[in-house]
Amino acid sequence: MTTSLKIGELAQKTDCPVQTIRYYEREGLLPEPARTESNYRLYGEAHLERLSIIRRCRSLDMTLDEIRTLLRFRDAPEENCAEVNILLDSHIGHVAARIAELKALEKELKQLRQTCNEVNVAKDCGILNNLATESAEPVKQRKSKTGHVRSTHRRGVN
Amino acid sequence: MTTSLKIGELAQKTDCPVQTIRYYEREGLLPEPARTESNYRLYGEAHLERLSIIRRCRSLDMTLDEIRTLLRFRDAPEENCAEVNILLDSHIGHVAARIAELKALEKELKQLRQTCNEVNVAKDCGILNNLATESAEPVKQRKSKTGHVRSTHRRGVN
DNA sequence: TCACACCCTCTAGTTACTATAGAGTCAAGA
DNA sequence: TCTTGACTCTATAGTAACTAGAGGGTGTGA
Repeated sequence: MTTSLKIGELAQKTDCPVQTIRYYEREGLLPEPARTESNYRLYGEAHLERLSIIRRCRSLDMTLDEIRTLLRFRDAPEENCAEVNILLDSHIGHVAARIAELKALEKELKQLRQTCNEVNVAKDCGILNNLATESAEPVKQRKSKTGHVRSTHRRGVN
Repeated sequence: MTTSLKIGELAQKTDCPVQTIRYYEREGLLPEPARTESNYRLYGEAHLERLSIIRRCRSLDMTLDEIRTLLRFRDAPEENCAEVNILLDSHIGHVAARIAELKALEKELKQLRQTCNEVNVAKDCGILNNLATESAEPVKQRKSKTGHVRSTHRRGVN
């Protein structure tokens, strides 16, 4: 007797929202499950395992494309896994680079913050004035060389 | 005699793509400029300065919403600037938190990477197996408490 | 029988752009 | 004068990885 989960149960077991499961299915990361007579999705062990891997990889901040690549290797057990190592190394590189970038950013922001320590009217605020004057000379844009490493802001929280 | 720039010239001076300038206008960050008879946008000093500030703030990884707030203070010079300080402090907090998060991530990824040092067939790859087995127990999702700090991947580069 | 939690599909919104398509404008060179 | 090419205009769609909603069907306990 194999387990058989409805989407809500699978969602609970994997700590993954129901809509996200359906989204992964549309994206081809999860195979289409069986359906009940009333068209409800019915998942088995394999789905549970696969979704758990996806969620773990996401918690490691991999893109869905990277995860797709990893899963392809899982689905082809006789293939050489060198590419897996390369993928992971490159991902680690991106994370490390992003850390360096953010540290530089933090330093710059703290310096800027220093320029207004008391509360002023806006026209005397060191921060605002600094932003205006430093930008008088053309801003050499820091273009992220970090690859696919996203930036500082994340949605959904706060 | 005031300077008068076409959009391409402004783009060059601020290292900002033409479409992005038009986008900032639509978003209300840049005021609508005058137009020539043939409907070309004509920018003055004030636009140049304002766009430079926007680009500098973006290079400091602020969101457009945060920048909107800052600009509101610039436009109201008699207001108290306390909120500016709060905004910057909170932004610095987000950056710092994101750095901590990424460091933990880096450690975890390096540990995972260790599990496959030679090249194998995929079914013996420590990384792939690790991802599968660790995920057998329900993954406690690391939910970012970082606020609006975005994640590891950034588009446009690689 | 009814309320309520669950499931279904489809569509649109999020951020900060980027990339087209299709059309008009302008200045220099043949 | 004509044409070529670089520039400009608007409007629309695409990006990543979801998230939220509308508008409907299903299943179960009281």
